[in-house]
Amino acid sequence: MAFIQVAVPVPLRQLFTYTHDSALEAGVRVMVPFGPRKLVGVVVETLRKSESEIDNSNKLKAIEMVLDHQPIVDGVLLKMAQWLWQYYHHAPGEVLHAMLPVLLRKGESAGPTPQDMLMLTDEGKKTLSASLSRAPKQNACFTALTKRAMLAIEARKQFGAPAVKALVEKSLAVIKEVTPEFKPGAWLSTLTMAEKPVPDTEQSVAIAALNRQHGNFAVSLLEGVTGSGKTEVYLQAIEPLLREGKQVLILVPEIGLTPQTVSRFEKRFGIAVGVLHSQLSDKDRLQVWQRAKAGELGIVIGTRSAIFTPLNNPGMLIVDEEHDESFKQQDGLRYHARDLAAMRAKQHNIPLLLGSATPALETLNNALSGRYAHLQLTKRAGGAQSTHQHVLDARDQPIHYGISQGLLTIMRQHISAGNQVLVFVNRRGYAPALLCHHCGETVTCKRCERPYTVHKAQNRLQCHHCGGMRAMPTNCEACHYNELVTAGTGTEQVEQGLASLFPGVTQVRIDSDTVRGKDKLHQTLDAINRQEYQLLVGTQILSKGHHFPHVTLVAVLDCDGALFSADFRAPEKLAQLVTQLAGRAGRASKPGEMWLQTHNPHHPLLQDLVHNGYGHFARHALMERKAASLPPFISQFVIRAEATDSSLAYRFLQDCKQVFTQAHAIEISGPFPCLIEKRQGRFRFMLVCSHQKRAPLHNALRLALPFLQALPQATKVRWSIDIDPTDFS
DNA sequence: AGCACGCCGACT
DNA sequence: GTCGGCGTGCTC
Repeated sequence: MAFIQVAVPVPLRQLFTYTHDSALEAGVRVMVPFGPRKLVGVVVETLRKSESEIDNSNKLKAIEMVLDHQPIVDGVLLKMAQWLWQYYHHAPGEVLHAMLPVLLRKGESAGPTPQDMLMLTDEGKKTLSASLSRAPKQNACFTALTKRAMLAIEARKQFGAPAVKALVEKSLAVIKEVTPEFKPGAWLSTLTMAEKPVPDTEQSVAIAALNRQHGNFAVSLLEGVTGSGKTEVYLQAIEPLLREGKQVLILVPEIGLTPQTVSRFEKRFGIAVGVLHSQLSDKDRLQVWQRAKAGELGIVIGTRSAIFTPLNNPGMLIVDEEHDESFKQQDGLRYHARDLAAMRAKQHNIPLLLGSATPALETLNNALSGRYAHLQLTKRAGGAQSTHQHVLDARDQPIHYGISQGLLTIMRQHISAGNQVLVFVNRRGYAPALLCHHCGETVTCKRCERPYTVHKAQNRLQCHHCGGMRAMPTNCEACHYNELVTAGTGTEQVEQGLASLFPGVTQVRIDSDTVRGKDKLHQTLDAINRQEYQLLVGTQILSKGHHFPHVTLVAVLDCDGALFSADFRAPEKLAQLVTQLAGRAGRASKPGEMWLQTHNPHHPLLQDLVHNGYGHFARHALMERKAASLPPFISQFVIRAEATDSSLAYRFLQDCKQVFTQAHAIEISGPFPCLIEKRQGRFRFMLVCSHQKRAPLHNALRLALPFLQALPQATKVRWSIDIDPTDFS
């Protein structure tokens, strides 16, 4: 009789012990009885203990079924799982659940799934293609099949369904279900090296440094200004690894995953690239997972959760645009894929490469302190000039639709020169508030107690916190006066304003309201680069991944919000956004300029950013963080609590604070309301806990957790722990 | 998280 | 008399 520790998918911070007649390998899935239900769990270890050493061993249940012959979670991934549930103080079962493709969570077979293959029949093999000379599509398909069998869906896509059907009806071909065999290193047979550009001096230095790291754990920050050729460094750094049959996993931000990025890798190496993103079907996701695990894919590119992709023979991990916020999961298991990548690279004993034009302060600090290798690319390829940045003083100027007179003059110059102008607004909708001209009362969402955003095109109000909609009111709810006016400016209003300020100039708005879905976004961006529009208005979306070679002016309408935010990371985020935007405009022959409109033109952060660039700004910001004892110089975690009854959530956090102050010497501030105080009818509070050193902080939390769980409100309040928080909303 | 058990209100 | 509301408690 063996005792097996199983991670069961429930939000409980513990493993469950089951019995089985023999030992089981860690990483194997099992079906177990759990209360009245049956759940799919993952074996974590077989205890090397006898019956007498286990308390109440008579009460243990037996494993119902073993689902895998081979472990589906390998040693390194299991180590990652353990690290995750310890570091993020999360339930083991939920961690392993989050790491697996949906179909495997449900208990589906992990082996390759049979697929419809189109192949020639014996009769077909004897037939000459000449007999099909009057049916070119069928002929082409037939010729392809003489070389090798094809996936039926592939054949239909390539030659058309009727051609395939005809061949089958003529008994020349047949469709059979075949279970594919994955071969490790299968891609080596098609691996080719397309012609590559000669790297400049800085790129060569970086590539050489990365080549020396092969086969060892090392983290490098590749700090390269936009257009300096970071991707080329990735390509040349992984080339020798691919030749050796090693796999490379590349993480990219949520919106940054463009078909162009993928095809650049495919074209260079002539191999299929596994792609993982949020809108993939469960079946496709499992397929990529299986092929990567079997070692059939040389390159896997994906967003945050791709860090969990199993690899047969890993050679390097890359995190592109490592500063991007989408690498941190913001609900459930709140892991940071960049930190997890470092952990994984260490386990595999392979290098990790972090690339960004605007590195996160955490990463930059590690590079400056020597923990990470620091590789820099300071020159734009082809000697292109970087966009010149200026501060625009909007004080005492007339402002039309959020645009000051001075900015308008600059815009006119660029427009009449026939160039494109990009106007960045960080708010979608028409206006961030609607208020009464008589009594000043704002129209607010009852559930969130926040002003509604005005969406004029739909003639509706939308709450940007809960998504709630309502019709546009005509009268003030407080005084019934019938003159309601908008306050502030959103993309919709800027778009409308620009239409009247620049009549006849073609214009397009890019925000999550106008570009629903990836395809629409890519179509719009292509149209922009074909110069179908001269004026572009949009939000954050514009700062990710795309280049606008015809844009010569970037106007940022409101910087003031970020300068005085309660979130200490707001200036860093603004600086990254502005720098990314600046890097996307202009080209070698037409350098661009950027104007930051503000009512605080002398603000030191803005001045530093504009005159000395992100690199200088970030180094200075790090010094300020150190002086103020803020991350990354201290360690933090946040306990968040929300409830419909505000006092319940507040009291829970007060009691949490008590637990800590009684037993542990960590610094606690709060409870205070979250930056978004109320969301979906729930009041939200947080407790910020910090300490100079990570270990004592985590220790305190580990010891306190059982007491927190036992607090009277713990079952009535929705609460969660956020380790190394990046967002205080 | 589920799911069962349990103890009080408006219905055939 | 019962259907069903969701509070409380447990899950190897």
